[in-house]
Amino acid sequence: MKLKDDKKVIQIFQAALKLVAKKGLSGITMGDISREAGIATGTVYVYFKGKDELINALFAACRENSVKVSFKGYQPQMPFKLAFKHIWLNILRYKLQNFEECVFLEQCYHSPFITTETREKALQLSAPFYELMMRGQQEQLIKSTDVGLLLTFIIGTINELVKQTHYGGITLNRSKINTSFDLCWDGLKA
Amino acid sequence: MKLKDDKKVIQIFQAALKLVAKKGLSGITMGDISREAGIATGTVYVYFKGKDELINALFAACRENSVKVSFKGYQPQMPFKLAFKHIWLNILRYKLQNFEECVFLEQCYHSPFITTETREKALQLSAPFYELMMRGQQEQLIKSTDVGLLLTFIIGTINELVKQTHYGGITLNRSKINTSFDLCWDGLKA
DNA sequence: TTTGAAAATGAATATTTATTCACTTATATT
DNA sequence: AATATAAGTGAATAAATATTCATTTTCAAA
Repeated sequence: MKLKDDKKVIQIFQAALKLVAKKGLSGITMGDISREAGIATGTVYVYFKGKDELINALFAACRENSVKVSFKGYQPQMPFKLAFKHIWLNILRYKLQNFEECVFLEQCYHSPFITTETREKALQLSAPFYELMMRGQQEQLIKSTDVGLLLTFIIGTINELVKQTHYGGITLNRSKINTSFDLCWDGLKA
Repeated sequence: MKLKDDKKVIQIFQAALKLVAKKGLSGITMGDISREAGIATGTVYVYFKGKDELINALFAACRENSVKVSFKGYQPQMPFKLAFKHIWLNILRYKLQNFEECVFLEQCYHSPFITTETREKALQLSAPFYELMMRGQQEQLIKSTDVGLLLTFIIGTINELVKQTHYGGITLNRSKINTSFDLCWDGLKA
C-alpha cells in the first residue's frame, strides 16, 4: 500500500502561493497549480476534494504559520519595548520573506472561497497579540486606548511597508527598518 | 441614431465594484456584472471590448477618483497640521464610504488583469502626496526621513483601520478616529 | 414622420477550467 | 516475492464562463 505524501501537500501549497502572488487568486487554475507543482492534475484531487478545499486549507495553514513565526523567540521576561520590537521585527521579517503567503491571505479576505468557519478560526489566532498590548498598557508604556485600534495601527504600518518594498516603491535597509519602527513606536508610546 | 449612454458605464462599474467587494475579483463573471447592472450581457460588450478592458478601465477610474477626493477642500495656506488632518480625514472618509473601490484596487494589485501601462499611470497620481509631506518637513513639523517611508506609514494605518472597520473588528466613532489620527501624527511629528 | 445608424438583447457558440475515472505505478504488509 | 491497497496519471467529460451575432429596439437627424 502506498501512503499519502506530506511533501506533495507542501508542493501543491507552494505552487499555489507562487501563482497567486504572480497572477492573483483570480488568475489561477487547478491545471496551473498541478503543472507548477510538477504533478498530474488528478493528483491534486487525491489530496483535496476540490479547489475550494485546497484554498481553505492553504488559508488556514498560512494564518497559523504567520502567528507561530511572529512570536518566535519571545520571552515574557523581556522588557516590554524590547519584546515588542522583537515581535514587530518578526512580523516584518515574516511578511517580507513570505510575501506570497501575505498576498494570498489578503486576496482571500474578499474571495468566495473562504468559508465563514475558516474565517472565524483565523480570527481567534490574534489573541496573543491582544495580550501583548495589554501588558504594555499595564506597564504604562503605551497609550491606553482600545487595543484593537493599536493593533490595527501596528499591523497597518507593517503591511504597507512590506507591500511598498515588494513593489519597488521602497528599498528597505537596516536604517529604514529602524525608522519605520520608530514611526510606529512614537505613535504608540504613552 | 442612438448614442452610447454614459450612465450605462457607471452602472456597469458600480455593479462590478459591488460584486468584487462581495465575492472578490475571482468570483465575478461578465454574466454576474450584467445582471447586477440590469442590462444584457451583450450590452457590456458595446461599452468594453472584454473583461480585461472593463477591469482596467475601472481600475483607472477608481485610482483617479481616490486622489481627487483626497485633496478636496485642501488650501495650501492652511497651517500644515490642519491641512494634513484635513487630507487624512478625506482619505479615511473616502475609503470608508467607497470601501468597494478600495477592495477592488487592492485585489487588482495582484491580478493578471491590470496591464503594466495601467499600473504606471496609477503610480504617477501619488505626486501630490509627496509634495504635501515635503512641505511638512520644510516647516520642521514632521520627521525628516524618506518621504516614501512616511507616506507608506500613513496610508498603511488608514488602510488597516478601514479594513478592520468593515470587517467588524472595530466600531469606529469620532473619538476613535481622533485617536487613530493621533497615533499617526505622534509617529510622524519631529 | 420616416429613416438609418447605432445600441440593446440574449440565445447560441467558443473557450476555458474543474472534475472525474479507467488505468498504471509504487510500496507497505504478508 | 507475491499481494493488495492506495497513490499517481492525464485524457475525457462536465461545468462554468467569455464572447459573438442575428435580431430587435431606440432615437437623433432629415
